[in-house]
Amino acid sequence: MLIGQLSKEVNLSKDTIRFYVKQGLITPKPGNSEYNNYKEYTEREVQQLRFITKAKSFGFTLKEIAGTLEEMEQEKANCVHLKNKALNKVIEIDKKIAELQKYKSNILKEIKQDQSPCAPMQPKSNCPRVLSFFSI
Amino acid sequence: MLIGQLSKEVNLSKDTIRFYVKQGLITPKPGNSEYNNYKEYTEREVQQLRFITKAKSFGFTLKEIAGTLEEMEQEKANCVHLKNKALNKVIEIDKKIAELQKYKSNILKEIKQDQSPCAPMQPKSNCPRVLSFFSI
DNA sequence: ATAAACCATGGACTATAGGCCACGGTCAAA
DNA sequence: TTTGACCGTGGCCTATAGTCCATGGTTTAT
Repeated sequence: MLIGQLSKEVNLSKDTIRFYVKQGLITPKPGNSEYNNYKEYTEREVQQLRFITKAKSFGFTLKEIAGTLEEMEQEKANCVHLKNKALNKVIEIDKKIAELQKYKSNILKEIKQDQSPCAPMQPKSNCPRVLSFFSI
Repeated sequence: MLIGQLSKEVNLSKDTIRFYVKQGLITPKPGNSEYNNYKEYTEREVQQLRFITKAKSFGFTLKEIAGTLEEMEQEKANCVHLKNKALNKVIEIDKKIAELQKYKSNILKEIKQDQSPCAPMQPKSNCPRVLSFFSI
């Protein structure tokens, strides 16, 4: 099938699919015509695009996904390998969460020190809390 | 002072400071020389750069920081306002954490279904778990 | 005077994941 | 045949936060 039909079938834009082709995530074969450069997309590409969508929903980057797809092509991938990749991604996610938690706790700590907000009429440039935030 | 001294004082690279100038986060005045375009950085810029570094450690983006700095210039900022900004950032962080948790739970759910890994010699292309992940 | 350090500016580059546009040829339907 | 949809390609753009490089003039120290 051509890209338009594929786009409808997997619910991705043609531009997105072309982007994946350019990034090497999928590698469709040329069609049979000697008059045009149209690519022929098969059920293989459908499956791969379904895989990409699913992996993205797990938080994998396109680069990571491309790596896995290549391993599948070379028949290197198996359950244990995929599982390890997934567990590594979980570890990575936990790190990101920890970083975000640190941001959050920094903010909350700063807010907690703000026990007595300025009176509404306090001159703003002299507000001790604002100045404190400015590290002055 | 000139940018080299400022760079040392606030422990940021000259390129970073120039970048902030270009982005409009800080607005140093021109120096007094009629022979060059050197900018004059004062204690005001030192304070602002300290603020930027601090706000970044809370997870604020440069754009958000620029907004706050501008409000300080216009004397619009006060404790309540800053506090609300901080609380909004906390809410935003919580959303990001929730998204990451969703990724994580999706992965763990998928792994949990993988109760019986393929035997090491299982033909890889037929491994039911891999095929399942491929949404086949 | 000379060389090195300094300053400023502009532009390209990195990473990520697309989206948009122009252009030109092909294909299908009217 | 004509028109419109389709396809492919290349390049530019978005957002973010810098980093690097080239260029050219200024300042400082020898």
